[in-house]
Formats: sequence, C-alpha cells, structure tokens
Amino acid sequence: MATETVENYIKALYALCRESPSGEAGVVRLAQELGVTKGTATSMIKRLSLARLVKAEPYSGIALTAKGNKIALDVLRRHRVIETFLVRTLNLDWADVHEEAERLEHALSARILDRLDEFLGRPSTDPHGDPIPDAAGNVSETRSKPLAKCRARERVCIVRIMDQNRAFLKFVAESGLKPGANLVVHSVSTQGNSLTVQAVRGKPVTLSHSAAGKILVKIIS
Amino acid sequence: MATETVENYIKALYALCRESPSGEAGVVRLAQELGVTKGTATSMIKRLSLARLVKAEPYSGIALTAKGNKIALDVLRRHRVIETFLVRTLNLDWADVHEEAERLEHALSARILDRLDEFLGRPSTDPHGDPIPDAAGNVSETRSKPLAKCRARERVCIVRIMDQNRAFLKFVAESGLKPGANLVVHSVSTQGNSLTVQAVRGKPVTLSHSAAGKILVKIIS
DNA sequence: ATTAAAAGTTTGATTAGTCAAACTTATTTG
DNA sequence: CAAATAAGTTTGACTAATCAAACTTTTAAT
Ligand SMILES: [Mn+2]
Ligand SMILES: [Mn+2]
Ligand SMILES: [Mn+2]
Ligand SMILES: [Mn+2]
Repeated sequence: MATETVENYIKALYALCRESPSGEAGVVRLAQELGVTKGTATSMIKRLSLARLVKAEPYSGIALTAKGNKIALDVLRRHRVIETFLVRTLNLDWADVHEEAERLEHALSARILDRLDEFLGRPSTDPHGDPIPDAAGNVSETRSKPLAKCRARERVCIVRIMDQNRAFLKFVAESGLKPGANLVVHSVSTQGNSLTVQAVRGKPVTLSHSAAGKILVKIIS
Repeated sequence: MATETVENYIKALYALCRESPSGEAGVVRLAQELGVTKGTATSMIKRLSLARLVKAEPYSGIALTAKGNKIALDVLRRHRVIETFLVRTLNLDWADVHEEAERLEHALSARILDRLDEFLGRPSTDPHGDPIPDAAGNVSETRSKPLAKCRARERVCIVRIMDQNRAFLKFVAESGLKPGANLVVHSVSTQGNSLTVQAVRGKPVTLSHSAAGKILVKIIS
C-alpha cells in the first residue's frame, strides 16, 4: 500500500494533469499544491517514477501511469464517499468536509469504504457535485458547462462546484447555489465580467465571471 | 498533536500500566505489544520522557504522566466510539472492528468524533463492553468480576470481554456470550479449571478457566 | 542572439521511526 | 553467593519525508 504522503502526491498529480492542456504536471505547481519545496517534490517524483506510478523524464512533464491513475481514482473515491457521509449523516458543514476528508481518506480500509458506500445508497456524486468513481475506477461525469458561458434567459441546474475554498463554498451555499438548484440566467453584462442569476423562489444573485466559471451547470430542457 | 506512532505507544503504555500491579510498564512488554524491537521501544521512551508524556528512570519502570494519561484516554475514546459506529451503523463483525479502529482512531478530528458520538446517542460502552471515556476523560467502569470467580447457581449478566483476539471474540459471539447476555452458572469443576454456563434460552457452554477469566460479569439481583 | 526569469535538479542536513547486534544492569536460580 | 537469564540500553545503519541553498536547464524577453 502507498503511504499517506504518496497518496497525496498522486492525487495532486491527477488533478494537475486534468487541468493542464498537455495532460502533464510540473514540479513547481505540484510542490505548491502540497506545500513543500520544489526540491522535495523532485525527489518524490523520482521515487514515484521508480515505483512505476508516474512517467517522468528530467526537465520535462510528469504523467501518471495506469497504476498511478488507479490509485488516484481510489483515493478520490474514498475522499468523496467520506465527504458525502460527513454531510449527509453527521451534518457537517459542506464547506468544512474537504479538509476533514483529506485526512480520513488515508485511513479507511476497502471493507469500511464499501460498507459506508452501501450505507449511503451508493451515491454517484459528493456534496459538491464531484463524481464518485465506482470501486472499479469508472467515473461518469455529467455533461455540463461553466455558468460563465451561459446566455441570458437560459434555465439551468447546478451540477458541480469546482472549488474547495471554504469562503467560496460558504458564499455559494448562502446564495442558494448548491448542486441541484435550478435557476434562470437573468442578465449577462456586456463586458462579460459578471452575470445575474435567480434561483426558483430566491433572490437574484450577481456573480463575477471568475465565480461563475467555477460553477458547472446543465441546461434544463 | 502527537503522531500516530506516539499515540500507539501511549495507548499501549496505558494498558500495560493498568494490568501491572506496580502500575508501571516495562520496555520488553511494550515492544512486544507494538511489534518493535526493545531498542526501538527504549528510544521512544526517551522521546516520550523528554516530551513529559511518561516518567521513566533508566533500568526502571515506566509510568504515564497526567499529560500522557490524558492522551491515552482520548485515543481510547476515539477507538471505542469508532468501534461502536462500525458495529452499530455499518454492521461490521464485532470481531473485526478492533483492527479497523486501530487505524481510524488516529484520523478523526475532535469535531467529527463528537458528531459521531452524538449520532450514536453518546454510548457509554463499546461493542465489547469497554467503557467509553467522555470528552473530559472520565471513565465509569461498571463494577464487575471475572466469570471465572463465580460459583454454581449464580445468575449473572455479561458486562465486558477483556480480549480483542478475533478467534476468541468469534467464539464468544457463537456461544451467545456478548455483553448484555444473562446467564446462570450451571456447574464449576472441582479443580476450578472449567465451568459451565447457560444463557437464557441457550445451550449450556463449557468454558476453560482462562476463557472465563476474560469475561467480566455482574450479578443479577 | 543574448540575457533574465522560471522551472527543475542536486547536495547536505534534519527528524521520526525502525532494526540488528553488542553491551550493561537487574533478577533468578541452582 | 555465583552463574545464568532476563530486562534494558547503546551504537551504527537504514528509509521516508522534509528543507535550504546552490546549481543546471529551459523558456521568455529584450
Ligand atoms: Mn489527503
Ligand atoms: Mn468534494
Ligand atoms: Mn492505533
Ligand atoms: Mn473494544
């Protein structure tokens, strides 16, 4: 079994590779993400490479191997099942659960994870709308687009919040913009740097372009 | 915060001090308990001593300080709340939960622990009858004696099983001797090396002296 | 095409935790 | 009591994870 530290590196690498157009991660960003120096990250990459969890040439990009990807999805599954449990069963604030899950994700056996998953009714997404990979590592992401790309008068349903920041999550919840909420795009500013939406039976909310970019929605037919 | 390793040493020391008449623990037993060499245990004791978690003179007994005791009770609380959750909510086998809790006990924050405790209705004992310390570190142990010390025809209620061994726990459950079970002491062999008990509406079970010594009971008035 | 900045690597040191094996002190036991 | 045994300690070595600081390579600007 991978150590807690290795699992954290793998998970961070997975996220960085996702969001990079080249599909590869860099050492500096990785170090930033994990709060370590770049030298530390470099030496860990060497170890992961030796363990065949990543593919990396000196002075070039880092990518996960199939084996590394498997671990990433497994950790992600544990993380998201735990978040779901913490919110649904223990009533923790959805803005707090990410950090809690960050520690717990490394301590659950496969057996407990499965029991927890069963107890929760095999949820397909966590409280933030993040898809939960199944035990085999399959992820089914709902087709969606950023709210920032919507046009006026579109009716949409929020599917996912792409940011773990506590303050942002608090704001999103305050504004009634949690996953599942239906809303109408009221107006879009001409410069495209903000837009106003209104939840059903809610007050209108104006969002900056960057905030609206982190909220994924699907169009209601 | 103490590391996982330190918490394990402290917890083991707590148990060893409990069961020793002198109230002090030795390095060899400690090492055995944790599956490390005695040299390793010695060096850890030095560190714990420096951190004021134990009081220890070279070549003499080890005792927990008040600070160490506090940590031990805290870990014990987490361990037992988790075991209760695993059995009651996730339906895990009571023989398996000890090992699972052994890892989880180090990953729960105070907040999650409290929510879990609340969710379970603030239980006072875990599935094995082990008392759960409260958040302040108070333990209330039910007055009890070993089943081995009972005489024929006594009617007793099982309060606690003093052994985490899986095979033993399986046997205890099979025999209907879980905490809460009421039974009558049928007969006691003259040599005192075995005794036969019968649960209400159960078959008679014969126990060795050593097995009966690990089952704590209280007399039913 | 130089050169400055950014990205990545290396080196030497540190801490936590561990082992094997030699060693010392305390306890038993004949 | 002396010798054997058990308990406890010390030493030297190792792995995982980290940092600071010097160094090298790549990339971006001028
Ligand atoms: Mn983590
Ligand atoms: Mn999430
Ligand atoms: Mn433990
Ligand atoms: Mn227990």
